[in-house]
Amino acid sequence: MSIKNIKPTESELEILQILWQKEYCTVRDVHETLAKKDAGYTTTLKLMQIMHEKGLVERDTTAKTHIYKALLNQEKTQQQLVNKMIDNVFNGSAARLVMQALGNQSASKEEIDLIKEYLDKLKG
Amino acid sequence: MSIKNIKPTESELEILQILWQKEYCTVRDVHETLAKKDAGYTTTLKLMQIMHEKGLVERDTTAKTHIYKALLNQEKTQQQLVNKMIDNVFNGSAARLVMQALGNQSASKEEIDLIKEYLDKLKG
DNA sequence: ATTTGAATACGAAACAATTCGTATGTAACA
DNA sequence: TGTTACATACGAATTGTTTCGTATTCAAAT
Repeated sequence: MSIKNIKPTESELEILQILWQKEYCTVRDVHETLAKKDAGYTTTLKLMQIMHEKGLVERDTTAKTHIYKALLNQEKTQQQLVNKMIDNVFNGSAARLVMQALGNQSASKEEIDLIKEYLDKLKG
Repeated sequence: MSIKNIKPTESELEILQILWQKEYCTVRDVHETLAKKDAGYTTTLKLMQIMHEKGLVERDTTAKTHIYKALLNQEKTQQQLVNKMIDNVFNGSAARLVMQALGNQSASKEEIDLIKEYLDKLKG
């Protein structure tokens, strides 16, 4: 099973998130959108160039301004990272991760309902 | 709110897990337990020394063989890492992380039951 | 045509994480 | 006593990530 075991760095993940939301992006798009605005433009550029070298993104260079697009699948990447965290931080227990996630402020009532629904579907 | 915003590296997390399970450890204990056995003993030693410098662990050096103990709280650390992941990888949605976690092989039937119980308690 | 603004390419510095070799200390035992 | 076994300390090489300065190119506006 040769599933690509890719491990984007944090900066790369930030960029990937933007690319996942807005499929096609210029470097400037990404740079403006980035939360971390403390870094200069060429930093973002360089990061995206490296991501291209690594095969994390593809780009269209026909025009002067290049257009980037993520090559990693969002769900697969998320799955991989979650699995790693379960393993790495929760000793292999998905349940513990879930409870930890639910016990925090990000989990609203609506979200909890969503999850209950989902669980019922899983069970049925 | 000056909650220590500590970010253990991966190697450090591996070591912390061991320290959390077996409260007091020598370097050798940790080294033998480590999954990654490909690294030499002095590597583990050095890592733990650095963790000590960073304040991640404390140690008793009265005897020749030092005894280490985690200083970070397990739950808090887990919480922090989960929050970061929700933010960083799931665009702030705890629910999505949970579903991703439940959709993978690590989530057994028993675990799912556990979670349902937990949800019911949360709701009630 | 020239200037200006925005884009890419590239090299390199700054930093951080990981790894290990070697020196050195110490206790126990032959 | 001196040899062995195992412990720590420490420096340094290696590798990876992030950051940015500078050079160059190109197109549009003057």
